[in-house]
Amino acid sequence: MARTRFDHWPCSVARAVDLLGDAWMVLILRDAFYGVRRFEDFQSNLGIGRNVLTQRLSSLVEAGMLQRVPYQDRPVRHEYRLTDKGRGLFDIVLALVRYGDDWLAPDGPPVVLRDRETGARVDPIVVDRHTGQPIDPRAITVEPGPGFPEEHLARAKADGRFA
Amino acid sequence: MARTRFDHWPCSVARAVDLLGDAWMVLILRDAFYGVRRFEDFQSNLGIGRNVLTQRLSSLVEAGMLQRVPYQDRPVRHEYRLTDKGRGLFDIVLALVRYGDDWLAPDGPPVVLRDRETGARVDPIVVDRHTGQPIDPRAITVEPGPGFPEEHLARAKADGRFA
DNA sequence: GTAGTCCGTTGCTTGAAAGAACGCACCAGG
DNA sequence: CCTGGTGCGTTCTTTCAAGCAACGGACTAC
Repeated sequence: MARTRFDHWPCSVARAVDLLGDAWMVLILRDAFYGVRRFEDFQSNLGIGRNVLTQRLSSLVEAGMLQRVPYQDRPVRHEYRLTDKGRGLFDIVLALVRYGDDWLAPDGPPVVLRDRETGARVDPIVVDRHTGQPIDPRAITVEPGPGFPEEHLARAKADGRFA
Repeated sequence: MARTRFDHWPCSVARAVDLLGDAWMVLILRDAFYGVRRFEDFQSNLGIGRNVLTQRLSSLVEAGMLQRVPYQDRPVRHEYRLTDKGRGLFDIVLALVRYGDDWLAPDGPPVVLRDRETGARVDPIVVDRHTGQPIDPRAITVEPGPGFPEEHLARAKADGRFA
Protein backbone atom coordinates (compact mmCIF):
# COMPACT_ATOMS: atom_id res chain seq x y z
CA MET A 1 0.00 0.00 0.00
CA ALA A 2 0.93 3.63 -0.25
CA ARG A 3 3.22 4.73 2.54
CA THR A 4 1.57 6.55 5.41
CA ARG A 5 2.75 10.16 5.50
CA PHE A 6 4.08 11.72 8.64
CA ASP A 7 5.10 15.11 7.38
CA HIS A 8 2.27 16.98 9.04
CA TRP A 9 2.55 15.42 12.45
CA PRO A 10 3.42 17.85 15.23
CA CYS A 11 6.70 16.04 15.81
CA SER A 12 10.14 16.65 14.43
CA VAL A 13 11.01 12.98 14.56
CA ALA A 14 8.01 12.07 12.46
CA ARG A 15 8.76 14.79 9.92
CA ALA A 16 12.38 13.78 9.65
CA VAL A 17 11.65 10.10 9.16
CA ASP A 18 9.01 11.01 6.63
CA LEU A 19 11.67 12.88 4.73
CA LEU A 20 14.10 9.99 4.89
CA GLY A 21 11.29 7.64 4.11
CA ASP A 22 13.14 4.41 3.70
CA ALA A 23 16.53 2.82 4.00
CA TRP A 24 17.65 3.69 0.48
CA MET A 25 17.30 7.39 1.16
CA VAL A 26 19.75 7.20 4.01
CA LEU A 27 22.21 5.07 2.08
CA ILE A 28 22.10 7.36 -0.92
CA LEU A 29 22.85 10.27 1.36
CA ARG A 30 25.65 8.34 3.02
CA ASP A 31 27.24 7.88 -0.38
CA ALA A 32 26.70 11.52 -1.16
CA PHE A 33 28.55 12.47 2.03
CA TYR A 34 31.37 10.22 0.95
CA GLY A 35 31.62 12.08 -2.32
CA VAL A 36 29.46 10.13 -4.75
CA ARG A 37 27.61 12.30 -7.24
CA ARG A 38 26.61 10.29 -10.28
CA PHE A 39 23.75 7.98 -11.05
CA GLU A 40 25.94 5.14 -12.17
CA ASP A 41 28.10 5.31 -9.07
CA PHE A 42 25.19 5.33 -6.67
CA GLN A 43 23.72 2.40 -8.53
CA SER A 44 26.81 0.20 -8.54
CA ASN A 45 27.87 1.08 -5.01
CA LEU A 46 24.48 0.33 -3.54
CA GLY A 47 23.14 -2.32 -5.87
CA ILE A 48 19.84 -0.47 -5.81
CA GLY A 49 17.39 -1.03 -8.64
CA ARG A 50 17.75 1.65 -11.32
CA ASN A 51 14.07 2.52 -11.24
CA VAL A 52 14.12 2.85 -7.48
CA LEU A 53 17.25 4.98 -7.63
CA THR A 54 15.64 7.28 -10.17
CA GLN A 55 12.62 7.67 -7.94
CA ARG A 56 14.67 8.30 -4.80
CA LEU A 57 16.97 10.83 -6.41
CA SER A 58 13.96 12.76 -7.66
CA SER A 59 12.47 12.74 -4.20
CA LEU A 60 15.70 14.01 -2.70
CA VAL A 61 15.92 16.77 -5.28
CA GLU A 62 12.28 17.67 -4.79
CA ALA A 63 12.76 17.79 -1.04
CA GLY A 64 15.69 20.14 -1.54
CA MET A 65 18.36 17.88 -0.15
CA LEU A 66 20.12 17.28 -3.44
CA GLN A 67 20.63 19.58 -6.38
CA ARG A 68 20.72 18.37 -9.96
CA VAL A 69 23.65 20.06 -11.70
CA PRO A 70 24.76 19.54 -15.32
CA TYR A 71 28.40 18.51 -15.61
CA GLN A 72 28.62 18.09 -19.40
CA ASP A 73 26.75 18.81 -22.64
CA ARG A 74 26.11 16.46 -25.54
CA PRO A 75 24.58 14.60 -24.07
CA VAL A 76 23.53 16.63 -21.08
CA ARG A 77 24.42 14.75 -17.95
CA HIS A 78 23.65 15.76 -14.41
CA GLU A 79 25.21 15.03 -11.10
CA TYR A 80 23.57 15.19 -7.71
CA ARG A 81 25.09 17.47 -5.14
CA LEU A 82 24.22 18.04 -1.53
CA THR A 83 22.52 21.27 -0.59
CA ASP A 84 22.79 22.82 2.86
CA LYS A 85 19.54 21.18 3.79
CA GLY A 86 21.01 17.88 2.69
CA ARG A 87 24.25 18.42 4.52
CA GLY A 88 22.25 18.98 7.69
CA LEU A 89 21.36 15.32 7.55
CA PHE A 90 24.97 14.39 8.09
CA ASP A 91 24.45 14.54 11.83
CA ILE A 92 21.80 11.87 11.55
CA VAL A 93 24.13 9.68 9.54
CA LEU A 94 26.81 10.25 12.16
CA ALA A 95 24.43 9.18 14.90
CA LEU A 96 23.75 6.02 12.89
CA VAL A 97 27.47 5.40 12.52
CA ARG A 98 27.94 5.82 16.24
CA TYR A 99 25.18 3.35 17.06
CA GLY A 100 26.30 0.83 14.46
CA ASP A 101 29.87 1.01 15.69
CA ASP A 102 28.79 0.58 19.29
CA TRP A 103 26.21 -2.16 18.95
CA LEU A 104 26.44 -3.82 15.57
CA ALA A 105 30.16 -4.14 14.91
CA PRO A 106 31.58 -7.05 16.94
CA ASP A 107 34.82 -6.93 14.93
CA GLY A 108 35.28 -3.20 15.32
CA PRO A 109 34.08 -0.36 13.11
CA PRO A 110 33.99 -1.32 9.41
CA VAL A 111 35.01 2.20 8.44
CA VAL A 112 36.59 5.03 10.38
CA LEU A 113 36.33 8.76 9.81
CA ARG A 114 39.31 11.07 9.81
CA ASP A 115 39.79 14.77 9.62
CA ARG A 116 41.09 15.58 6.16
CA GLU A 117 43.53 18.14 7.50
CA THR A 118 44.87 16.76 10.74
CA GLY A 119 44.30 13.06 10.12
CA ALA A 120 42.78 12.74 13.59
CA ARG A 121 40.04 10.20 14.19
CA VAL A 122 36.60 11.74 14.18
CA ASP A 123 34.35 10.26 16.82
CA PRO A 124 30.79 11.59 16.72
CA ILE A 125 28.71 11.79 19.87
CA VAL A 126 25.37 13.36 20.69
CA VAL A 127 25.40 15.78 23.60
CA ASP A 128 23.39 18.58 25.08
CA ARG A 129 24.60 21.88 23.72
CA HIS A 130 24.78 23.54 27.11
CA THR A 131 26.11 20.86 29.39
CA GLY A 132 28.18 19.08 26.76
CA GLN A 133 27.02 15.81 28.28
CA PRO A 134 25.20 12.81 26.73
CA ILE A 135 21.45 12.75 27.19
CA ASP A 136 19.67 10.00 29.09
CA PRO A 137 16.09 9.41 27.94
CA ARG A 138 15.02 8.76 31.53
CA ALA A 139 16.22 12.18 32.60
CA ILE A 140 14.08 14.23 30.27
CA THR A 141 10.49 15.28 29.91
CA VAL A 142 8.56 16.36 26.85
CA GLU A 143 6.30 19.33 26.52
CA PRO A 144 4.57 21.18 23.69
CA GLY A 145 6.68 23.85 22.02
CA PRO A 146 5.83 26.99 20.04
CA GLY A 147 5.21 24.95 16.89
CA PHE A 148 2.65 22.66 18.46
CA PRO A 149 -0.70 23.27 16.73
CA GLU A 150 -3.15 24.98 19.09
CA GLU A 151 -6.09 22.92 17.93
CA HIS A 152 -4.48 19.64 18.96
CA LEU A 153 -3.34 20.71 22.39
CA ALA A 154 -6.48 19.80 24.30
CA ARG A 155 -6.68 16.43 22.65
CA ALA A 156 -3.03 15.65 23.26
CA LYS A 157 -3.29 16.48 26.93
CA ALA A 158 -6.47 14.47 27.35
CA ASP A 159 -4.65 11.51 25.82
CA GLY A 160 -2.03 11.75 28.51
CA ARG A 161 0.81 12.93 26.34
CA PHE A 162 2.78 15.66 28.09
CA ALA A 163 1.75 14.08 31.40
CA MET B 1 8.73 -7.36 -2.62
CA ALA B 2 10.76 -8.51 0.33
CA ARG B 3 12.89 -5.75 1.76
CA THR B 4 16.54 -5.81 0.79
CA ARG B 5 18.65 -6.61 3.84
CA PHE B 6 21.64 -4.49 4.78
CA ASP B 7 22.69 -6.12 8.01
CA HIS B 8 25.80 -7.73 6.58
CA TRP B 9 27.17 -4.76 4.73
CA PRO B 10 30.52 -3.54 5.98
CA CYS B 11 28.99 -0.24 7.04
CA SER B 12 27.56 0.86 10.33
CA VAL B 13 25.07 3.13 8.66
CA ALA B 14 23.68 0.26 6.61
CA ARG B 15 23.44 -2.00 9.64
CA ALA B 16 21.73 0.64 11.70
CA VAL B 17 19.13 1.48 9.06
CA ASP B 18 18.54 -2.22 8.53
CA LEU B 19 17.77 -2.48 12.21
CA LEU B 20 15.43 0.49 12.12
CA GLY B 21 13.98 -0.82 8.92
CA ASP B 22 11.16 1.58 8.36
CA ALA B 23 9.52 4.67 9.71
CA TRP B 24 7.29 2.86 12.17
CA MET B 25 10.26 1.41 14.00
CA VAL B 26 11.59 4.85 14.73
CA LEU B 27 8.24 6.21 15.79
CA ILE B 28 7.57 3.27 18.10
CA LEU B 29 10.94 3.89 19.70
CA ARG B 30 10.22 7.58 19.99
CA ASP B 31 7.07 6.74 21.94
CA ALA B 32 9.02 4.29 24.06
CA PHE B 33 11.47 7.05 24.95
CA TYR B 34 8.57 9.23 25.93
CA GLY B 35 7.35 6.53 28.29
CA VAL B 36 4.85 4.49 26.30
CA ARG B 37 4.93 0.79 27.10
CA ARG B 38 1.66 -0.85 26.12
CA PHE B 39 0.29 -2.15 22.87
CA GLU B 40 -2.90 -0.17 23.08
CA ASP B 41 -1.08 3.09 23.76
CA PHE B 42 1.36 2.66 20.89
CA GLN B 43 -1.54 1.87 18.63
CA SER B 44 -3.70 4.82 19.50
CA ASN B 45 -0.84 7.31 19.69
CA LEU B 46 0.54 6.33 16.32
CA GLY B 47 -2.54 5.21 14.45
CA ILE B 48 -0.50 2.28 13.20
CA GLY B 49 -2.33 -0.81 11.99
CA ARG B 50 -2.59 -3.42 14.71
CA ASN B 51 -1.09 -6.13 12.56
CA VAL B 52 1.84 -3.92 11.65
CA LEU B 53 2.36 -2.95 15.27
CA THR B 54 2.40 -6.60 16.32
CA GLN B 55 5.00 -7.35 13.69
CA ARG B 56 7.17 -4.38 14.57
CA LEU B 57 7.10 -4.98 18.29
CA SER B 58 8.18 -8.58 17.71
CA SER B 59 11.03 -7.40 15.53
CA LEU B 60 12.15 -4.92 18.15
CA VAL B 61 12.04 -7.58 20.84
CA GLU B 62 13.84 -10.07 18.63
CA ALA B 63 16.51 -7.49 17.85
CA GLY B 64 17.00 -6.93 21.56
CA MET B 65 15.87 -3.32 21.64
CA LEU B 66 12.69 -3.94 23.60
CA GLN B 67 11.94 -6.44 26.31
CA ARG B 68 8.55 -8.07 26.80
CA VAL B 69 7.69 -7.97 30.49
CA PRO B 70 4.47 -9.25 32.11
CA TYR B 71 2.74 -6.66 34.23
CA GLN B 72 -0.34 -8.66 35.32
CA ASP B 73 -1.79 -12.17 35.37
CA ARG B 74 -5.25 -13.33 34.39
CA PRO B 75 -4.99 -12.60 31.70
CA VAL B 76 -1.25 -12.31 31.26
CA ARG B 77 -0.45 -8.97 29.75
CA HIS B 78 2.95 -7.74 28.69
CA GLU B 79 4.48 -4.36 28.31
CA TYR B 80 7.41 -3.40 26.17
CA ARG B 81 10.40 -1.82 27.85
CA LEU B 82 13.58 -0.42 26.40
CA THR B 83 16.76 -2.38 26.88
CA ASP B 84 20.20 -0.76 26.92
CA LYS B 85 20.57 -1.60 23.26
CA GLY B 86 17.28 0.15 22.65
CA ARG B 87 18.18 3.16 24.75
CA GLY B 88 21.30 3.56 22.63
CA LEU B 89 19.04 4.52 19.78
CA PHE B 90 17.95 7.61 21.63
CA ASP B 91 20.87 9.53 20.16
CA ILE B 92 19.56 8.80 16.68
CA VAL B 93 16.13 10.04 17.66
CA LEU B 94 17.73 13.15 19.11
CA ALA B 95 19.57 13.77 15.85
CA LEU B 96 16.24 13.46 14.06
CA VAL B 97 14.66 15.93 16.47
CA ARG B 98 17.50 18.36 15.90
CA TYR B 99 17.15 18.15 12.11
CA GLY B 100 13.39 18.38 12.19
CA ASP B 101 13.51 21.40 14.49
CA ASP B 102 16.10 23.10 12.30
CA TRP B 103 14.68 22.43 8.84
CA LEU B 104 11.11 21.21 9.08
CA ALA B 105 9.54 23.38 11.77
CA PRO B 106 8.76 26.82 10.34
CA ASP B 107 6.61 27.66 13.37
CA GLY B 108 9.21 26.54 15.89
CA PRO B 109 9.74 23.14 17.50
CA PRO B 110 6.48 21.23 18.01
CA VAL B 111 7.84 19.75 21.22
CA VAL B 112 10.70 20.73 23.49
CA LEU B 113 12.78 18.57 25.79
CA ARG B 114 13.58 19.49 29.35
CA ASP B 115 15.74 18.06 32.05
CA ARG B 116 13.45 16.42 34.56
CA GLU B 117 15.51 17.73 37.49
CA THR B 118 16.62 21.19 36.53
CA GLY B 119 13.91 22.05 34.05
CA ALA B 120 16.54 23.37 31.66
CA ARG B 121 15.98 23.07 27.93
CA VAL B 122 17.81 20.14 26.42
CA ASP B 123 19.28 20.93 23.04
CA PRO B 124 20.92 17.97 21.34
CA ILE B 125 23.83 18.45 18.96
CA VAL B 126 26.25 16.10 17.27
CA VAL B 127 29.92 16.86 17.85
CA ASP B 128 33.29 15.24 17.67
CA ARG B 129 34.17 13.72 21.02
CA HIS B 130 37.64 15.23 21.07
CA THR B 131 37.20 18.67 19.63
CA GLY B 132 33.66 19.18 20.88
CA GLN B 133 32.90 20.80 17.54
CA PRO B 134 30.27 19.99 14.89
CA ILE B 135 31.47 17.85 12.01
CA ASP B 136 31.48 19.07 8.42
CA PRO B 137 31.12 16.28 5.86
CA ARG B 138 33.54 18.07 3.55
CA ALA B 139 36.26 18.02 6.16
CA ILE B 140 36.43 14.28 6.63
CA THR B 141 37.71 11.23 4.80
CA VAL B 142 36.68 7.63 5.09
CA GLU B 143 38.93 4.64 5.38
CA PRO B 144 38.52 0.96 6.19
CA GLY B 145 38.57 0.13 9.89
CA PRO B 146 39.36 -3.02 11.87
CA GLY B 147 35.95 -4.50 11.16
CA PHE B 148 36.18 -4.18 7.40
CA PRO B 149 36.14 -7.68 5.91
CA GLU B 150 39.55 -8.59 4.45
CA GLU B 151 38.08 -10.31 1.43
CA HIS B 152 36.28 -7.18 0.24
CA LEU B 153 39.17 -4.79 0.64
CA ALA B 154 40.73 -5.26 -2.77
CA ARG B 155 37.38 -4.95 -4.48
CA ALA B 156 36.45 -1.83 -2.53
CA LYS B 157 39.70 -0.10 -3.38
CA ALA B 158 39.46 -1.05 -7.04
CA ASP B 159 35.99 0.50 -7.07
CA GLY B 160 37.45 3.77 -5.91
CA ARG B 161 35.98 3.78 -2.45
CA PHE B 162 38.54 4.93 0.08
CA ALA B 163 40.16 6.99 -2.67
C1' DG C 1 29.80 -0.36 -37.67
C1' DT C 2 30.77 -2.19 -33.33
C1' DA C 3 31.54 -1.70 -28.65
C1' DG C 4 31.35 1.08 -24.60
C1' DT C 5 29.57 4.72 -21.28
C1' DC C 6 25.98 7.10 -18.77
C1' DC C 7 21.34 7.65 -17.46
C1' DG C 8 17.35 6.55 -17.24
C1' DT C 9 12.33 3.93 -18.56
C1' DT C 10 9.25 -0.02 -19.06
C1' DG C 11 7.13 -4.28 -17.75
C1' DC C 12 6.38 -8.22 -14.82
C1' DT C 13 6.02 -10.59 -10.28
C1' DT C 14 5.50 -10.73 -5.50
C1' DG C 15 5.28 -9.27 -0.82
C1' DA C 16 4.03 -6.09 2.49
C1' DA C 17 1.26 -2.05 4.34
C1' DA C 18 -3.39 -0.28 5.09
C1' DG C 19 -7.65 -0.92 7.08
C1' DA C 20 -11.43 -3.05 9.11
C1' DA C 21 -13.43 -6.95 11.31
C1' DC C 22 -13.06 -10.63 14.35
C1' DG C 23 -11.54 -13.48 18.58
C1' DC C 24 -10.48 -14.19 23.24
C1' DA C 25 -9.89 -13.60 28.13
C1' DC C 26 -11.17 -11.11 31.71
C1' DC C 27 -13.91 -7.45 34.74
C1' DA C 28 -17.91 -4.42 36.20
C1' DG C 29 -22.69 -3.10 36.55
C1' DG C 30 -27.44 -3.88 36.62
C1' DC D 1 -26.99 -13.80 33.50
C1' DC D 2 -26.29 -10.61 30.08
C1' DT D 3 -24.41 -6.63 28.23
C1' DG D 4 -20.68 -3.56 27.63
C1' DG D 5 -15.90 -2.36 28.17
C1' DT D 6 -10.75 -3.14 28.11
C1' DG D 7 -6.37 -5.00 26.40
C1' DC D 8 -4.04 -7.56 22.94
C1' DG D 9 -3.58 -9.49 19.26
C1' DT D 10 -5.03 -12.35 14.47
C1' DT D 11 -7.23 -12.81 10.03
C1' DC D 12 -8.74 -11.14 5.68
C1' DT D 13 -8.81 -8.37 1.48
C1' DT D 14 -7.09 -4.78 -1.38
C1' DT D 15 -3.67 -1.93 -3.25
C1' DC D 16 0.73 -0.28 -4.26
C1' DA D 17 5.71 -0.26 -4.61
C1' DA D 18 10.24 -2.94 -4.32
C1' DG D 19 13.04 -6.05 -6.87
C1' DC D 20 14.78 -7.50 -11.10
C1' DA D 21 15.92 -7.65 -15.84
C1' DA D 22 15.56 -5.91 -20.32
C1' DC D 23 15.38 -2.06 -23.34
C1' DG D 24 16.38 2.71 -25.30
C1' DG D 25 18.75 6.78 -26.52
C1' DA D 26 22.52 9.95 -26.99
C1' DC D 27 26.81 10.31 -27.46
C1' DT D 28 32.39 8.80 -27.85
C1' DA D 29 36.24 5.74 -29.30
C1' DC D 30 38.30 2.52 -32.15
